[in-house]
Amino acid sequence: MASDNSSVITQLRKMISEGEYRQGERIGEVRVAEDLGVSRTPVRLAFRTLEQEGLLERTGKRGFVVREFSERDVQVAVEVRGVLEGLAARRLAEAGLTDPVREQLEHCLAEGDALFRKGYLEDADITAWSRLNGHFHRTIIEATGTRVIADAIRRNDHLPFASAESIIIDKHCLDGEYRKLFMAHQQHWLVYQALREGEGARAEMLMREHAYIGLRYGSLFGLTG
Amino acid sequence: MASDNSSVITQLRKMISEGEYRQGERIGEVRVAEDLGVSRTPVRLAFRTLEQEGLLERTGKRGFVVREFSERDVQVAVEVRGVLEGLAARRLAEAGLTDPVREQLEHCLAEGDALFRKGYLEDADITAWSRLNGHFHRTIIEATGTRVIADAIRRNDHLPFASAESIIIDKHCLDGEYRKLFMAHQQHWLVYQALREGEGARAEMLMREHAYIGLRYGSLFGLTG
DNA sequence: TTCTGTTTTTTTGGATCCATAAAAGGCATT
DNA sequence: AATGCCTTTTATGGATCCAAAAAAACAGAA
Repeated sequence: MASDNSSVITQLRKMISEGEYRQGERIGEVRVAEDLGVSRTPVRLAFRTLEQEGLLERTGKRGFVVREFSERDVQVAVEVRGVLEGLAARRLAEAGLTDPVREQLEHCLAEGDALFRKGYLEDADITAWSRLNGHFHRTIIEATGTRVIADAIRRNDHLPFASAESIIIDKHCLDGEYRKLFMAHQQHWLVYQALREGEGARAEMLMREHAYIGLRYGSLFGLTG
Repeated sequence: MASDNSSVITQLRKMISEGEYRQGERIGEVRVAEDLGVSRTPVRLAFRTLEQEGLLERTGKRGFVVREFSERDVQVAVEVRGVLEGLAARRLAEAGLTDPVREQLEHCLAEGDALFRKGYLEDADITAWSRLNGHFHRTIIEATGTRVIADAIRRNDHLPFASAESIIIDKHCLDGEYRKLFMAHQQHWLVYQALREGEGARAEMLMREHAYIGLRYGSLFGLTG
């Protein structure tokens, strides 16, 4: 097991996402400590972290409950990601792409083109795409030269997107994995073009729209951990 | 002293904002515990909270340092607030104002009108304005029917805006307290009108612009605590 | 039966203890 | 004098202990 309490945090996140501790359920230090086989101390620390992440909330004077997320919460969380990434894109477009940033984005796009060329995706391709996708987004966010936006996105992304999938995807998703990912890839191209041309407003708008399709892969962006 | 460790958190935030622990400085549990006259336990808990808030960050394997904020960080933090409140305003405009929300906004505006009528502001008036301002913003954010946006704003607002003031205000501020607050009040009117007319895009844009002037009073919005 | 006041239990917050890992400091050798 | 190794110190993570407060259980009276 890891030396600090990060493994407790990770496990708790997972258990909450997977519904092992149900939404709205009161969650006690002792029980969790027993479940995970550790003492109360790392659990207490983890509770503070999870509280800030928004997965737990204090109930009255004492104790925590697993936070409940409505369908609207998830919808808004997606839009929050959209406006934050849109902000990053606009700033980047207005500041102008540096050569290394441009090269990284072009690398992602070229690799993506190669991936979709054969007309279908295998599992390994989807994994590869996830990595490329994460790299593309991270490049833009980090190129803003500040951690503020990345932090805001990361904190927002701790919402239980596992359940988000079941809520959103069933309704809005397109008719196939390939088509969906290919559309995301095409959106990346549009964003890149706008960035390249210094069209800040357009880059922002495109990123905001892109967030909706990106939801499905929120946890794969590499930002959340 | 308070029963839980919230007072430790509050004091630490304050000490960091005020530069008692300098940016980039390594911060140890023992020393802080001694400084505050408590044991290490509440300090350890507070460190986790402050870490999530972005005021502290881990250094290597062990310990925390006070996070450093650049001028750009503060600038971007303001814009983050702007896009988040803009998102709230757009959603609200598109969903339509309910009567109680409309009444609360109109109350803030009427009270504000009264405040500015006499052409100058006393200290008590500024206090009153801060309350009205916070109420106006909170009304819009809470009217979205989800805590997601409010949470994102609150977390973002834990940046040390105390130093933010010294960075931003000296450069961009208008030529007087009265004029600045009056302009903010007028912006509230514009936002209200856009909300009332269901003009989502305009409401969003106005809120984003409003964030720049709102920075000075970030900690008075009542969202930060 | 229901409301209320009391007692018991549970659970959290804070303090302390211990083990361990990182950092610091000293010493020897080249 | 500089570098590498070893010892000492220090700080953190985890476990346990204790006190206090909240919740729950219980008993008695209207």
